[in-house]
Amino acid sequence: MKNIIKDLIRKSLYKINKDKSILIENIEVNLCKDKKFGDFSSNIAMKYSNQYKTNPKDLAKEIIKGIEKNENIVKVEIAGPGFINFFVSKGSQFSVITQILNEKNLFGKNEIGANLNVLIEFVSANPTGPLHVGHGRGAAYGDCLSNLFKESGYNVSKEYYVNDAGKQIDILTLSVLQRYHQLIDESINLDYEDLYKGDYVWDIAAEVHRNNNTKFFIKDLNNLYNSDLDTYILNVKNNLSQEKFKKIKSTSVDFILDNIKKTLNISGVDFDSWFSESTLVTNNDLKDIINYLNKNNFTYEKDKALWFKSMDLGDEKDRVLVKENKDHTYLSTDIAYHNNKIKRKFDHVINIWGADHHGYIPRINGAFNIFSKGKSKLTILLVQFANLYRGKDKVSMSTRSGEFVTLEQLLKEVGKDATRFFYLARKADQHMDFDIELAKSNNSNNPVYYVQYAHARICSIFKQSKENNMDFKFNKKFLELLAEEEELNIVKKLSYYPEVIKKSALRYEPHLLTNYMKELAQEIHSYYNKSQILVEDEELRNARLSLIEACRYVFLNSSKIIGISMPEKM
RNA sequence: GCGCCUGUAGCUCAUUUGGAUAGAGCAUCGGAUUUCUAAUCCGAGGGUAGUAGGUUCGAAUCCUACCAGGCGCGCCA
Repeated sequence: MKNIIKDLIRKSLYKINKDKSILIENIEVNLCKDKKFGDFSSNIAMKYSNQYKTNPKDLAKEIIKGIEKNENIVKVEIAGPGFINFFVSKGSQFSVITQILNEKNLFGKNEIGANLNVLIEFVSANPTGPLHVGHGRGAAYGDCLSNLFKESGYNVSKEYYVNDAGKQIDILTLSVLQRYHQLIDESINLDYEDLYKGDYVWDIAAEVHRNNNTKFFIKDLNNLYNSDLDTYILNVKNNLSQEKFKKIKSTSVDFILDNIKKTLNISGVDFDSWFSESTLVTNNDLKDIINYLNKNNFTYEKDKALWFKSMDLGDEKDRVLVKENKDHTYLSTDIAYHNNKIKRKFDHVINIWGADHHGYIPRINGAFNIFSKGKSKLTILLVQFANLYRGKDKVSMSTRSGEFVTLEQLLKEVGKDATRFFYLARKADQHMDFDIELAKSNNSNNPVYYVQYAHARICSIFKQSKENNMDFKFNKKFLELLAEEEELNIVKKLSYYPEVIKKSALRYEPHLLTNYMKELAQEIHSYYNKSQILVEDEELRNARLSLIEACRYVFLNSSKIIGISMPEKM
């Protein structure tokens, strides 16, 4: 309908002045909030009155004069400072019900991403501990975005980048070794700063011990200690042997990854691929990009380290790729990783990061452009951390100290549906406060129940209709009988649905969809309280059933995208 | 100090990328079930959109300055 109106305006404008014709993309038509302004309105006259050297109202009059007759449009009028308001015929409004009942699960799909491959990388938490509530937000966001892209026709691959190389993992390994030693000999006291202290470290140590007994025991572990962590790690590696250290390392990483996968599974998030950082080192991808950068003058040596000239690419300073001790930095493998993404020929590469990584964007963007040469587009989306509260007390979150609420705990306390909906109900780049007490103590406060209840009510009506031999029969002609204000509101809302999907996908904003669901639910609850659906009049009854059946499909389709269940009974 | 993000009702957030009278939920107060589920509905109160300027037909939205908060500024990841 919107497009029909846009086209009518375009044609009218063309009549007025052929030379200055305006592209259809520049014509805005919006749904009206207030029905006294009609169904759709356009601001075109106000926007372009300057260009046409006239005032908005006169231009609006001219445009209206030139608008062709159309069976769907009942009335066109000027209002306010120059809005052109369109009143649409009932029949054309109700056609969306027929459309939904025909398309069913396909209603809302669009093709803006047809033939485009998109890679969306998210969560990618270091395998040094369980996922916490911050990761949960990124997980829900990335997963929902993927669904929105799929609904919009893209080929989507979801990937988790596993940082299984580097210093943090060595520190984890060391932490496990310490606990392992303490398990064997309680008199050993090895509580050093900078090591991971969560209970899960004990669990890993116990598993190592169960499977290997004292195989990894170092008698004088205490003597290997050095306040410089790198030295300490090196000492342990040399004493234990590189191979044994690696064994503990992979056991630890596997243990934690299993736990992460389990938690994601509970969240309803699954990945198409798990990309291991260490493979970039073993398969020469890392060497290749460093050679390439060297050859093409993107690097230099200083203080025995190799530097990346990221300043030339918009970063605030240059960054180290290879450290003085010849270890590679996280950045260097990350560049190799992004080059790998480009080699896999994705049209669009999307990264979802925690907002604390925002300073990292310029250097990755710069590197990405070097390798993609315009063939692939990179978008980095930031997710703000969720501040967790227990009542009024802010819960401090530190992976190191082990004092944090895990995502698994949150899911257990609040439930998958509520957790996902809550995470997605606000803009990703907005800070959010999550009060566990509130979420726990009063479930009805949670909007997800409100939406689910609306759906359950619809299902209940259909159940009732069958029990009373009032089986639903669809007939397009009956729709004309819908005349209640609530019915018209709902129909309008339904026609807006495909646009919400498009908009949420293009703007990376799933909260638009959760908002929409809340609004539709609200319309339905109002309607339900005001009007009886299962009335004696068979035609009116079926018209009303058609309407709520259409709503039911929209709830089903949208809940699938958000990743929550839609129970038929509550 | 520099950079990025944010500031909307007592609280948590929206506001369809610049539109018409800034809206919901929670909380407070008052109403609604002999009728499809009261996890619901209807109504009331509650606002200098951080502050001050600017841009234009029109600003919560864009620009500038200031104020407040968050994050970042490693040869950590």
